[in-house]
Amino acid sequence: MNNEADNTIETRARCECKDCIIRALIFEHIHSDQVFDLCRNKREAFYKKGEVIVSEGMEIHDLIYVREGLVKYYKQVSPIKTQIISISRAYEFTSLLSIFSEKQYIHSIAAIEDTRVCMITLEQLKKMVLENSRFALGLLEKMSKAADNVIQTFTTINQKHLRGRIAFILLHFANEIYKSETYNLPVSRKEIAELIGMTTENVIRIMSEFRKEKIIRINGKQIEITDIPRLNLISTHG
Amino acid sequence: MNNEADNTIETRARCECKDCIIRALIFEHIHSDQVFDLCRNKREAFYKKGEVIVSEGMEIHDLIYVREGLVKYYKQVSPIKTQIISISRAYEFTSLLSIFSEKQYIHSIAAIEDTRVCMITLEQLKKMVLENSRFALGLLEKMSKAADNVIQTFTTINQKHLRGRIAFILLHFANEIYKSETYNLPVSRKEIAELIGMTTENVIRIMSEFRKEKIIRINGKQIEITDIPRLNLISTHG
DNA sequence: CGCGGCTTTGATGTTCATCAAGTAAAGTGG
DNA sequence: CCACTTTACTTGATGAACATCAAAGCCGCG
Repeated sequence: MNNEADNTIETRARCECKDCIIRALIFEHIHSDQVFDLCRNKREAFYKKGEVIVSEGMEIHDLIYVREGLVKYYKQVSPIKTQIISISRAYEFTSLLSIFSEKQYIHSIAAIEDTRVCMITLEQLKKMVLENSRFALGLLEKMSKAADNVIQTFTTINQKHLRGRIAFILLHFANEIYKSETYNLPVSRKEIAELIGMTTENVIRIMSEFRKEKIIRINGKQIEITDIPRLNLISTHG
Repeated sequence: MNNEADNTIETRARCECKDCIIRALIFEHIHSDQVFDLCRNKREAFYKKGEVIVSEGMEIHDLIYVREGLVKYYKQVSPIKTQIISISRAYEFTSLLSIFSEKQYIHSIAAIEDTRVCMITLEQLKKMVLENSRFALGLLEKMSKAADNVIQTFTTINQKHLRGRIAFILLHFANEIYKSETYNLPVSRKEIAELIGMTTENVIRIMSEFRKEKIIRINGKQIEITDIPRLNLISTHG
């Protein structure tokens, strides 16, 4: 980062990978020349809210990581039913989930907010793993964490009644995603239903109940949680 | 494996790790001297059916892999409710699940059949990762697969009604675990309930229904699936 | 401006958990 | 080895939780 040949420094100054916050997480153990390599080979892409990034069944060519925005991982479980596996934001590595074990995607990914992603090919990624075992260890940690999160969320939600699920997910958006008790829901009521395993009608019904009980305020997509303790209680108890 | 010094060969002949079938899976990319290392440092343990191997909250010191038997991963989700995350047999690496991301176990592991496990410390494992990046890549693949399996099973079961869940799990034991349509259930009715998210009473009720409909025969713990096509239909449809 | 998708509310029916109660099996201590 | 306790299994009846159906208002978009 200091005592390198000038031309290199200059080249790298133009490489945004060097300082990409993502690097600090997954790529913390990367060598300088690997960063350079990465920078030349990575591709960037932008997706508008609603656009599909990858579809179930497509061949996995790349590691796709979210630099900015919000995406959903989902699966068509029947002709009429979709299951959302996870909603994840930048710096989370849900995208690590099956890229090392499957040839084709077993779920789809779509942007639910405007999203910028970077992609590096699996060959490149594997090359980096083979060349740098500290990087490999970092990947193991990230993948472990990502899987734990998904499994943890599943088991938590499964235990709860519908009111508890809604409470949980509203708090999840407030605490984990937006860090604020006021936010614009990035997903439709239908998508919430697909995420926590219930019907759209009941999502709406229960959100209305919460509104009537003065726990939240609703204005279309905008949610304001006015009684956090109460909502916490409903989430943990039920 | 051939052109090594005699003493080494002799030493290794006494090392069962060398030929442990596990090695062929997770440890396929391991160097000979790493095997020797592994062999000296690994510990073996035996657990009788019902014994707890690790408890939620304990510090994670080791990678524990099942050499023989059957174990369940489970979580106490409330004072009165247990959720079984996964039932896994030898050569499956469910044990990889959170060892790289957590300090303490977030679920417990117990033997549901007599089980023999090997343990190597996390330090040793990490050392092996750092020394041998092909091994690291192997671990990434195994962990990815293990996580996929759990998540896949969860989403599959969640979609189904109770009859479908029972059908699914009975077929799962037949196809994946025992490779036979006749087998002794290693788990109680209660544990099946904890695995597929329903009450014990309904597990029994529906198994009785299947018996009356001549889809299975039941004799205590022994199950014989007599109408596989029918059971498949119930599993996939409902 | 009209069509399709999203949202909302109410009424109805199904699925499933809970409760109750009894039998069988399996472990426990004298 | 037998009385005793506990744990697993089983069936039926009831009610609660939830999905489904139906109908209508809303909004964005071609």
